[in-house]
Amino acid sequence: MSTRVHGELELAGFVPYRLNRLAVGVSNHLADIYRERFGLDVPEWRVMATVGSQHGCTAQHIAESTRMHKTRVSRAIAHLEERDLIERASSTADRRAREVRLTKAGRRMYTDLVPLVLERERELLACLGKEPLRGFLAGMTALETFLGLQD
Amino acid sequence: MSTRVHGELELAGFVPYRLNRLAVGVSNHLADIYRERFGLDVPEWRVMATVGSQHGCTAQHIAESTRMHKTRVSRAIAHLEERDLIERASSTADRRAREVRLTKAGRRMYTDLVPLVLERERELLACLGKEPLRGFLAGMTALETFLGLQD
DNA sequence: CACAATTAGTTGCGGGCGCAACCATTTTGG
DNA sequence: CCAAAATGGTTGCGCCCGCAACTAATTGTG
Repeated sequence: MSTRVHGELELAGFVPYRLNRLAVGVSNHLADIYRERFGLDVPEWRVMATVGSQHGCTAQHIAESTRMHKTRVSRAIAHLEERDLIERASSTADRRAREVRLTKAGRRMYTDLVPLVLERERELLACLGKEPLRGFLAGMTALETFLGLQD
Repeated sequence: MSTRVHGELELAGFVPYRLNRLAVGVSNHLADIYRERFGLDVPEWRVMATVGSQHGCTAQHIAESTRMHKTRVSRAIAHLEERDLIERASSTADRRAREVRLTKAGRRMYTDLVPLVLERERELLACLGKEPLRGFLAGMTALETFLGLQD
């Protein structure tokens, strides 16, 4: 571990900075797939992932489970609807909410996309050994808990 | 580790997503200090940290060592100069570049700020045990290497 | 039952960011 | 030695984001 002189800071070894850089790096690594090949940006990808793994969900639900701001979700949904990847039905008992669903084309994209993305994740994590991976994930979980980010 | 059904994805357990959320969380945790108490945003904080730990450096150098886009650096420097926290001298042999330095006030902020930030980092990492911390950092390093983010 | 408070979702606005283009200077190489 | 390429840095532009304000529908309360 890096030694650190009191009162001096070197950004390169500073964990919050490294963590941010790493998250950006991993995100870009993934974006190669969903952006270049499917024309999705991050919010759109997250909406696709969320809608695809459930049957009918509301924008509200998407916002909660992705932790994105509701306006970001609203705009992502609008884009995806324009591209006919998802559709909305103002069906339920609550006539404020609108049920969001994948269209045929959206479902097709989802089933093409998800395995590629999961493979990328697997391939990324493979650069850690099995045991170190466990340690790394445990660390992430502990930090998440400490910061109150759980589930 | 979470079991994962082939072809299905749950965002909450997806490492790239978790990593991004964690980085944002950690960043906000720190921002409490440098934003609320010192009125700095992320790019400004990074510039302060970089300039403060070296004696005279160029915008180019800051951009490289923080991995920020040069326009982002340029604008952060402009803001900090307006607030008289840093100053620029178009000194060196190369008359395109300008040497960036902390002013008296900037130096004062730096020496107040850095210990607080380092303390926050220490306090954050303390929620991992000593051994798990080592594992977590090793994991980060491995991922950085894999993605070519080194130093 | 009516009226206030809440909730789902959208939109105008201001701010920050990256891209590309630009200016000024320095380096390269013919 | 000069023209072309490269480099440090700034700026105009368009895009995305979050905040706050808004509409519409629902729930709670007297």
